[in-house]
Amino acid sequence: MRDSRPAHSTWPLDDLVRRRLRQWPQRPPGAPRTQRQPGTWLRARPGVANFLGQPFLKLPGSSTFRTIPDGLWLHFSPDPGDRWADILCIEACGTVQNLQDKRARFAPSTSSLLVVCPVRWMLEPAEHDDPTPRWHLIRLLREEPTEPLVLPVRDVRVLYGLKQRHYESVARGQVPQPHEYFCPIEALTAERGQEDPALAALIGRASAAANFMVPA
DNA sequence: TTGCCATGGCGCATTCACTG
DNA sequence: CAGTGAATGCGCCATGGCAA
Repeated sequence: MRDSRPAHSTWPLDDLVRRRLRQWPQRPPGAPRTQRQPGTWLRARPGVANFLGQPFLKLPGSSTFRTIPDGLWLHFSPDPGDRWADILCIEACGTVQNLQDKRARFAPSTSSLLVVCPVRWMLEPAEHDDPTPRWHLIRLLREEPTEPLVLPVRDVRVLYGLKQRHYESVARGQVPQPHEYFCPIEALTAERGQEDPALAALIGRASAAANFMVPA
């Protein structure tokens, strides 16, 4: 557990980001509330402290090459007969190499991306002050699960946090893919970053609901 | 000379599989 | 079932080429 390292040593960038993201709510800040996109939001990563038993991303037929984002929010469908999940990933990229690796992982593909929710994670409550287990909040499950919930990913959105120099470079010359969003890393490492209106606005646009007109 | 960028490769933490 | 080494995921360092 890297969280137990001595206080005098330097924290890796992504460690700091994960510590901040733990303070974020179950619903991503800025995620629109609309009847057209019903479902349940849950924060899958980072968890309380343990790495074990947290949701992750994988490809069908392979137990390797799984992806473990710094931040992962899941939006579950409400219909037990039509199971899927939308995902919002947050990746802190301290180097260009790291950014290239992450962009490749989330690039559009002809294969299906899956999200795996371990049983242990679904049996645990989402909040300290509410004993309701996650599987009960995920409305597409009618009974307590006894095996991992594997869902196809319907929609992918990724927010990359970049160091200032890299952020400027990307903003100046790169054309983001439709699922890609960028912010300076300070927006993620800041205390109470979940209350930043600019960040909430950006995440608000990282939603399928944001692509529809709101009639007056 | 200096700074930027692309490539190859390595270290660390964690998890898994195997052995006795 | 504990101990140990291999496997896996992730971050980013070291290096060299190139342009300002």
